Amino acid sequence: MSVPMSLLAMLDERPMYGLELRNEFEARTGGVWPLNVGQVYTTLGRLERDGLVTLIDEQGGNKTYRITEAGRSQLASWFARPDRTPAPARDELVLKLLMALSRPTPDVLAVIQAERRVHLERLQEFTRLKADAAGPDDLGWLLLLDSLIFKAEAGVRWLDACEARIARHPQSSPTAERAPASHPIQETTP
Amino acid sequence: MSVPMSLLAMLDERPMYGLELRNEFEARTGGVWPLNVGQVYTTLGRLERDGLVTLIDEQGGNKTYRITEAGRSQLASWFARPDRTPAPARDELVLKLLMALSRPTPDVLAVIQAERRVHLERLQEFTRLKADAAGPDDLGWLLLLDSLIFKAEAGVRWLDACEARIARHPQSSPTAERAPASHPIQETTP
DNA sequence: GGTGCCATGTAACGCGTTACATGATTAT
DNA sequence: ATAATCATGTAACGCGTTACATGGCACC
Repeated sequence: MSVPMSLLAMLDERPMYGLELRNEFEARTGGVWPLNVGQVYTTLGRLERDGLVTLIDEQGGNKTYRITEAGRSQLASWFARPDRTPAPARDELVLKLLMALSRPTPDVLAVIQAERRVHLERLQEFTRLKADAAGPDDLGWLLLLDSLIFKAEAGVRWLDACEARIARHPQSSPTAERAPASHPIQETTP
Repeated sequence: MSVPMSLLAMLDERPMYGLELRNEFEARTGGVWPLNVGQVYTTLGRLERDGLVTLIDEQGGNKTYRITEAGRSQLASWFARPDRTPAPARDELVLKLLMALSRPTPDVLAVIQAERRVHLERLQEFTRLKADAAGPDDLGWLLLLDSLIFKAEAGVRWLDACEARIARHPQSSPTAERAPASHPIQETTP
């Protein structure tokens, strides 16, 4: 959902064509989040099909699109409504650790160490990038770097917490004997 | 990639059938990450096609699967190799904020406020759940809650940082006179 | 006349979600 | 007998990625 709405947002500033949208997108994210052009075209196709965008073939060659009223409305609700998905997105690292928990003892700790190493490397890289970003001339780039740094930090702290918890845990192996695990969140059967 | 590997990990503990895998998965994640059964079947199909899993139709009815040697190898490399994708995953909230940056002034701040409200709500909910989780009888559940909490905290702190940066940014026209509103985060050291 | 870039696509696949369909077993 | 639950699937769609194909145009 991020890409379609981002395209819509950029088209709300001025009409653009496919490759232009791709370039703008990558420019705004400092190249951290590359976007395949192919996806831009298929996405534009869906947006046009849904009437959120309309083609204005000004000056041959470039197929320029303009946002529609319906598109502006969709965009507005994207900005207004925070992501209220019932559950936070599945996290591969967390799943890996949960799955490693029920295995012979050294596995979890090895996973933690390996992952922490990578997170620390990333943290260093992002911090360096932030230092290189001299003046506040590019606000978006700084915000993006902040986000990457905060996330990497949170990841490292979580891995540390995991290690600590596991260390002072009685014993970590028993899987099969677990109670059916009814936790307050549940409600998967509507 | 998370789901296939998680299924493989659970099958490495003992053979299971489709619905059993779904239930185990949801039990281990405390129901926070519901998993559609349909996806389990299609994923098992791909795993079997790729030779990572094999069907052992013990005792009719339930189609029980067992992991293969190739599967164990794949699984081992999943555990061993941290997620080294060149770029961290695209983040919808960050994109939304970057896109909001290039709009008439009140928009970005409104987005920040709305998103922070939701993050704080989640933070409270997770903290409550953690308090309710009495003894360390379910280590995985506690680790999962830690992760959710750390992430929510990081999100709130990032939103605060964004507000601060935007406030003291030159070309941020002063339509909205809101103080940076520092929101102290309760330290939930595990 | 190549070489390279701009610009637009298409195809195939994996993952994920929602919804619907079909039997079999169990409970009331 | 009916209803609920278990268990297995399928269909359609969106999003995302990788890879390949096609034309035009500029540069040397």
